[in-house]
Amino acid sequence: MNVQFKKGVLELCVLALTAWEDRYGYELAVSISHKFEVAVGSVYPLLNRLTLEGYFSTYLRESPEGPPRKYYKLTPLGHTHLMELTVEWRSFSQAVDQIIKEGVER
Amino acid sequence: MNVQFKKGVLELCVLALTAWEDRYGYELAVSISHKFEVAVGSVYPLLNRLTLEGYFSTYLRESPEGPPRKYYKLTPLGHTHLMELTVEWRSFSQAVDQIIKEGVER
DNA sequence: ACTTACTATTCATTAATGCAATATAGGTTG
DNA sequence: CAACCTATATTGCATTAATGAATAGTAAGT
Repeated sequence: MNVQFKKGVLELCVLALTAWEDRYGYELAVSISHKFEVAVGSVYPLLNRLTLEGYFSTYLRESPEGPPRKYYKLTPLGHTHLMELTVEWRSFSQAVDQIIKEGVER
Repeated sequence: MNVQFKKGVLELCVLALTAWEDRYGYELAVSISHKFEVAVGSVYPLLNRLTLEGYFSTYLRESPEGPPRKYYKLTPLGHTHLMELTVEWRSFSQAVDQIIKEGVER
């Protein structure tokens, strides 16, 4: 899988996955890597950045089988940001599909 | 438009647009920027890299209204690369759409 | 002459990811 | 008991791509 494609989209993915329930970092990394390859070392710095930017608040809970889990909860600002990113992603990916169609499938 | 979304995708776009006809750099930059914002300063270095990597051959032609144009012609290797990138893009963008659906639209 | 549109090049800056190393807790196996 | 594996979080370094600005040259219009 092309490494570059993921830039910026990983952000959209973690925001989307926390829209309805709080999640912890490792869980997010595993969830996403079911769809496309992603390293845990890519997810944590991202979560920290998004928290610093005010899109997440966090809290700790014990895990039944390991160190305590750090849960990420979307803030109202985070919700807004998620919606904006989703809209941008849709229009961007449609533009790319169109270029492929015009170029490749003619 | 989110800058990060474009990473790697610009490469796919210029390859796709040269699949059926040779194009010159400025033309590519303008074509793509009809769909989403892109700086000419992003396109030329990209074209040079792709040429170095063997995906393009180039030739010059006079322009009816300006300096000579440098045309980019897809090599067989370039065609192969385009097909691979297209497949990767489709599976990637579908994966992202699915994550959005699971997360946001539940 | 001056400006604007067309076309190509180059460089410093910014920003995100991958990978590897580190750490800690709990369970499993030799 | 020691070694090891899984779950979980953190951090630093190398890699890589897009941007914006500066540079430059041609042709056409005022």
